[in-house]
Amino acid sequence: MTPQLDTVFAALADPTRRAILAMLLEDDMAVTDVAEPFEMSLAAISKHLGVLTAAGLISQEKRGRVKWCKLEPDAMREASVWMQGFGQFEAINLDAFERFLENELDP
Amino acid sequence: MTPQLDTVFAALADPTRRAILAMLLEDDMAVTDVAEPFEMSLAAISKHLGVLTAAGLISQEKRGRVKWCKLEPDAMREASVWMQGFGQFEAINLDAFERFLENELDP
DNA sequence: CCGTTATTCAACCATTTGGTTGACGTTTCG
DNA sequence: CGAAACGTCAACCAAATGGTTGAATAACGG
Repeated sequence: MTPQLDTVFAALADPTRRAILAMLLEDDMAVTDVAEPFEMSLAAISKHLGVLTAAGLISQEKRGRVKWCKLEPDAMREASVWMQGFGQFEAINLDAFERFLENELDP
Repeated sequence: MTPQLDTVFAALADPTRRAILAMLLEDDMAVTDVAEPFEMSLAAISKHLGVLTAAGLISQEKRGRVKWCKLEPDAMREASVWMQGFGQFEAINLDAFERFLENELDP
């Protein structure tokens, strides 16, 4: 029903992928540089980046032989909104809350 | 490094489990009643509830022959905080947000 | 042109996940 | 007591996940 939430939460469930996202928070990076701190093959990191891209959490742009990875923080919004319904905003009408956010965040 | 985040996000990645959490937002429920709307065996739902319990997202208490499931919204906090680090809410119009909250919380 | 760097692809493997079924232990109730 | 309701357990299965290696593709640089 909301496959977007499926892929976003699944992507966030892996510690390697969360670490990658945290790295990209600092700056855009090439695939090789993303892989450097991990004790894991480059191919494995490439797969993780594919999962993050499929979830919309990052984007990848190839310039020359280097593929740059860029954080896409907006992709977390839907998931974050979903979660807010359970925390400090427990009493909120969730549908109204989502409508509010859409109005606020989408021009 | 943060196994809590692993289990919480993994638990949230399944649409059946998210639906269960949404149901429990309304009220505490017995396992059988949780299972009722799903086209799935009771055993499968029981497993899902086990995953949610392991993640700390719900608690289960047996009274008589009925096991009551209760939402534990605090468990989402760590994950929510982690996500806030990516700044997805920075574009919100805070004044409008306050007005929204007042309207929602004061009936 | 040739070697090197950057990245993915393909095949493979072990483990986990999400589901099934049937048997099993408890608690309630007529 | 005996039957029904509540829920889990165990064994099984198919598919997805996270990793490996080795070959393949593409772009630079001397």
